[in-house]
This record gives sequence, C-alpha cells and structure tokens, in this order.
Amino acid sequence: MKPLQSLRGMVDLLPGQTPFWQRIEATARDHFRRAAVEEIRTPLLEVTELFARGIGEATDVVGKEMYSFEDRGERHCTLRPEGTASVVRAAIQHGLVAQGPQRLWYGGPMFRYERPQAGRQRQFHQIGLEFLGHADPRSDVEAIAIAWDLLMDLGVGGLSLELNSLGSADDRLRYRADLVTWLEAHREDLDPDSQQRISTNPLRVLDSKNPQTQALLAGAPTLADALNGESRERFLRVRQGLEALAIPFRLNPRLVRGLDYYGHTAFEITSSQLGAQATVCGGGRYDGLVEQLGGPPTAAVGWALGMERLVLLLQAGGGEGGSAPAPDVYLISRGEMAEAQALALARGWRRQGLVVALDLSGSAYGKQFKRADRSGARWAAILGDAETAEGVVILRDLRGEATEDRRLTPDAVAGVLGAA
RNA sequence: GCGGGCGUCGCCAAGUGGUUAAGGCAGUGGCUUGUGGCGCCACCAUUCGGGGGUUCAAGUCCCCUCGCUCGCCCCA
Repeated sequence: MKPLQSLRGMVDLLPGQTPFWQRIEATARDHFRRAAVEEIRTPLLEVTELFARGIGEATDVVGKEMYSFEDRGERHCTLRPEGTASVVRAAIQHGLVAQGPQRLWYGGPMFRYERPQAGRQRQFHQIGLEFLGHADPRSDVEAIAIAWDLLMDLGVGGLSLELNSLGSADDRLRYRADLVTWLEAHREDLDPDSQQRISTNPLRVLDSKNPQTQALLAGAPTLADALNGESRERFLRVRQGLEALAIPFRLNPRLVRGLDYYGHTAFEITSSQLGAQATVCGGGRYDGLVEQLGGPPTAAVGWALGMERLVLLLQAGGGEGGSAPAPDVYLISRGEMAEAQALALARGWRRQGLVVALDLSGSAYGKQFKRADRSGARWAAILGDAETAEGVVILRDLRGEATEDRRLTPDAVAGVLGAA
C-alpha cells in the first residue's frame, strides 16, 4: 500500500529544524516578557464571519484563500488565516479592552489556501504583537522597535524596514478617488492585473511588480500628498520616534498593506534573501477594527512575523541552532542485571540534571560504543553484570586520548562530569 | 487559479532505447579491539512517483495523472 503523505502545503518540521524554531520562540518570549507584553491564545477555528468582517470581504485572503467548512452543527467555520481578528474578538468578548490598554502577543499556526512556494505554506506560523487601546504615535514606534530588536537579537542581517502612512479613512477615501480617475486615464498602459485592480482594490496597483506599471506610477498622485495635516503630523512623530531610537527605515510611499483594517502607519521588514516572499514581518495601525468587530472605538497597532521566513533567514545565515544537543553521558549496559539497573541509573542522573542517553538495544558492547560515539556524548558509562554486582559503573572519556577508565559509584558520576 | 522546472533506495547521486539499474552517506549483520572512534567483509531499488502508449526492446520517447519546486497573484 502506498504510504500516506501530508497535505499539500502542510509541512513537517523534523528534529534537525526544530531547534531553530525553539530559538526563535524562546527569544521572542524573552523580548515580550521584558517589554511587559502578555501572551494570549485563541482558537485556531473561528466563525467565518469574523474574518470576513475583520479582514475585509474584498481581500484575497477572505475571497479565495480561506480554509472554510461547515461543522456538524452547520456553523460556518474557518481556520484562522491571521491572528489579529481573533485577538480582537477575544479582547472584546472578555471585556479586555474595557479594562484599559492591552499589550498582547500570540503565536501559532495560520492557514491560507494558496499555492505553496518559497517562504509560503498553507499552514504557516506567525508570532504577532497587538497593542489595543494605544493611540499615541509612540506606541507605533514601540511596536516596531520590539520587532526590530527581536530580529536583531536573533542575528538576522540584511533587513530593511519600510515605512509608510496610509492616512486616515477619509484621507484614503479621497486619495482612492483621485487615484482611480488617474488610473482610468492611463488604463491602456497598465498591465492586465493592475487594470483589474482599478475596480477591486486600486491602492494595490501601487504595489505592482510590473516594471512598466511601476515606471508609469511615477506620475500618479501620491498618498503622501493626500494626507491631511493631522495625519502628516502623526506620521512625522512616528518617524522622529524611530530616528530617536536609531532604528533605520526607508520611506516607501508605495507600501500598501493588503488587509482592509490598516490605516496610518504601515510597515514591513523585508529581506532580499527570501526570494519572492520577502516580507518577514508586517504590520501597522488598525484603529477601526475593534469597533468594526462590535467593540468600543479603540486605537490599535500590531504586527505579525512569519516564522518560516525567519527560519529560512537563520539557516541562510549559517546560524546555529540546527543541531540536536549532545547528551552528557551515553549509558551502555549489557547483561540481564545491568540492563535492568541501567534504567534506574539513567533516571537518577537525569534527576540530577544530566542529559542521559540510554542504549536500549541490548546489542554487543562494540555496537553500543559505536552509537555512543555517534551520539556526540563526551562520556560513556558502562554497566555490565560485574559492575552491577559491585555497585559501580565504569566511566570512560570518549574524547580523551589516553585517559583511563574510572570505576565510580553511580552517585559520584554527576560530580565527575560537572568537574570535567 | 495561471505559468516554468523537476520526480532513480531514508538522504545525495550516476544513468540520455539494448544483457543482471553505478557509487557515496545513513542503516543492518559480522571480523578486529575488555569492549568505541579507523579499517575490512556482507546485506540494503525484480525496480526507476503512478497509469496508459510507441518499440523486437524504455528509467531513458509520447500522453495522462499525482507530487515537489520556483514564479505570478497574494501575503507573514
């Protein structure tokens, strides 16, 4: 019979890679802890309407990328395609936003039904930050700084922070009208995709990867010019805040985020080493979302970081973290008494904090030593029936040249290893 | 959803129409050694993702299908 395979776009993370993931998770946790950001965990499955209302009916994510189905109770369910909507829903549902500003983070799998490619899977993982109830431009700056510092701490180089302001809802509405008239006037010169987007999502035309369209866009009205005084002032303060923290950024007036809820500050952290899917972290301000989902008017900023892409960067950078930790001792046993005793010995040493690998093969000494070597352990502990009867264990330094074996009581082993 | 590339043992990888499908790594068994790292011997794809077809003959050509991969779209 043919072996079963994982579903397309659903990948297994094998032991060789999980250390990278653990490192990212541990580092993120630590940064959040020090920034007084609390963790929130929400279900992977939500009612479809949450995303439809939150992310926007017209977005691709909602329109064609959701894993949706009906459960046995005929409820319309969707595997979360992103984290923000769920976090906001939970914050409203449990009255968190009413209790004052919230600083939250989350992590876990997200699902989007797309064609897999480099840095893009159907089940992928994000770590995200959400500040709810924070309107001050300084909160934008702090949110970005946390992401930036986290990435820097992980040793990811070659990153660039791109920044833009999408202005207020009014700004965008006005700009959108201007842009559409301009695009209509130049319709003939646009690539087919962009022509299509004039009606569906005109702002996204700015983002087009088509070089000709990009060149043409030089003459288009800009979003920056459409911002009102208040929006401009706000954006200025965000930029000043980043400058004050010496976080380098590049203004990108073409940066438009794909989810409907973004306004004012929008940013992406990208890498040139990632292929087509260059964004490692993306986010921005979403002041209208909480209200849109039935909560009180609440200002908010946040971002999400793509774990897979980050792992790719870590690996490309030849970073550490990809190898399994070697055991401190590899315990070899042979003989009926010894084999039974070995289990207890291993347990005792583990209680003392040692990393103990136990050979359960029952094969010849030679084989067991071979495996001991390959395990990378520095020490081998040997236990035969003779040793068991005497209440000792032989300790051998597998890396020492002419070091002699030592006969020790099991209790002495941890001490010797600690000293060596 | 649309394009391009690819698909030989767990991993890497020869092979480009003609008797029995190289090799390396890993794995397994054994030899040597009061015990391991080196070395040596043996085993490890009746089969080339799957299904059709062409041919005297196909892993090698054609078609379909599945999968992987890169890109578009979109996004983290």
